[in-house]
Amino acid sequence: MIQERLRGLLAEAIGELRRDGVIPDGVTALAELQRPARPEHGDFSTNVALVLSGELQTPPRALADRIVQALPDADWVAKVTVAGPGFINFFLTHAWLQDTLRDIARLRERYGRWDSYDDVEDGRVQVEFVSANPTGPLHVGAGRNAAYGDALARLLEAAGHSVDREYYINDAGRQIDLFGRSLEARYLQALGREAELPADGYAGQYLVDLGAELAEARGDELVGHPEDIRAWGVERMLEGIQATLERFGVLFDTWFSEQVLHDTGKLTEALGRLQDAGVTYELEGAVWFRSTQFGDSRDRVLVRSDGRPTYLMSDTAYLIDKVERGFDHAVYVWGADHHGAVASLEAVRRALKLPIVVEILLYQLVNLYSGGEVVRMSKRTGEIVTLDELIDEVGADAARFTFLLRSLDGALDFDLDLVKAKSQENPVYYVQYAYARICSILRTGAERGIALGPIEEAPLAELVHESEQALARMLSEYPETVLVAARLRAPHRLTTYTRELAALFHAFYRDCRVISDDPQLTQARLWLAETTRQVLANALAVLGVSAPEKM
RNA sequence: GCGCCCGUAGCUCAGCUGGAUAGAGCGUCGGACUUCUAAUCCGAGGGUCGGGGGUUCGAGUCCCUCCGGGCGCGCCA
Repeated sequence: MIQERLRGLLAEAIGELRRDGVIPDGVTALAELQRPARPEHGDFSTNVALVLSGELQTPPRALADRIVQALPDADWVAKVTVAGPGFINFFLTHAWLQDTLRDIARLRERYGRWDSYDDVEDGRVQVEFVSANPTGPLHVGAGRNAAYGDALARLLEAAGHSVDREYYINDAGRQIDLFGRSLEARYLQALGREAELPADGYAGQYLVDLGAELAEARGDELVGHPEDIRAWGVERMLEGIQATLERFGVLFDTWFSEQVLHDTGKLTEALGRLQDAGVTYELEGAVWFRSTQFGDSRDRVLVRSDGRPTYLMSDTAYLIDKVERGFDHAVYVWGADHHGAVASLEAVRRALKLPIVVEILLYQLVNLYSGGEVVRMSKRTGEIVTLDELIDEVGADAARFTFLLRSLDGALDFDLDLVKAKSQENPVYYVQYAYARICSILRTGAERGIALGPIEEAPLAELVHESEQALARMLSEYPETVLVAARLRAPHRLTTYTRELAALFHAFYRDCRVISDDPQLTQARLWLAETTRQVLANALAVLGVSAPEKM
């Protein structure tokens, strides 16, 4: 890549200054390359002189001048200037942008993927996300988790990591119990018998329907078998969740049952390890974890005084299991309301010295608006807007794109009326429209007998218009955008990228007629359009949003 | 009280490990389809980056402090 060649030039210049004694040994010079925001600042710039001047007590501009003088000649560098406080700006010949287009044409869907690099520091990464309790259908809030977790998994893969997607099923404990008893009541009611929903039970309509369905399917044969009723209900809920996620474009490698951890003695085993480590104690009949010793704000209960394990106990066994399955890096996608549990899980990892990186990503909650009012959702009261309903209303693409528009750190306002009524104005259509427009141009070309020839024969040097240059430049930034987005765990950076790329294409379309009387120029512009199409397709694939050829 | 997140244009938000003159969409006003998709484009207007202090050649970005908002602080999950 061009950046590597520029770094090479800089390294040579710095080396020469070292030999001359201008830069003493022991002073490191990190040649940091940037893409200047303004064209008058060149194609690339470096602040190396500014950074060095602080250590050397030399005026930065003078130092920059010395570095520039020491730079070896290169025919692909048109001009080097020193500007501002001491930036060194590189102006390159247009050849490197032509190389970018040829790279894209050659690599196609692999452009911007770093799979081929072996120096993956994170080893096997597991991304665990959604993991909503199977006590009801997924609601809109889970949509943010699903869209984010899935896009993150795709992004990490694009950045070269080996990724497993996992859904942790909370099919043990009090909530599932309550769910089972609620379903039992609805089931009995459906059979015409006297039954009352437990206090705090799940009141949603979906359970009424489920009870009726059970009565229909099995008659009264499950009466008096609450365990079977619960198991049947959980199974049905999971089927529904899985179907919803599939519509949403989200597929998991593993569905991991908490109950299995209980049944196979993993919790007892985990407790034993903590006890062996000497980090537990008993108090008032409960077993506590001395997590304050490992950075937590207070100690936590592992086993209640009635003998039942806490969620932390399960999470500990689960984390150990992740290590045993060979993961080096465990990513958790949690709602911000769980942030209190972050420190205790990290404390577990430290107490047991588990050889795994625990990375917990918290997303701020989704506020759903309807009719200008916040919609309060609660599974127990049954007041929910389901993810399925959202997909019905706006489609999976618009929903995913909307969830991936913003950084995880901010609360997300999802205005149903706005997205329903004005779905044309959703930014996803802006990007998809650019894609469809390119496809249309390529179709028109083909219809007129102007097919895309070999890129080697296209006179890419004729792409000199400002809009063409800006577009090609943006295409060249795609691979590093993927890396930065992956490193920051920020798929929304890719979303932003697609919007900017689409905008630059629309500007190019305005300024430059692709199919014209000039067959040579037409070939060059067709290739610029085609490579833009390819990069849009690649980026949308990482976001899990479709790229339609017609709109 | 303690912890995490947020505060950038009228609204919703981008802004990479600190870089050069802080950006976009929506909304407002005014324009552009006989020609490759007008779900598009062009122009105008709009800012004490919550306030204050500090570090730095350089701060929306880092540190301290205050103000405002959201979430959490159970032998609930």
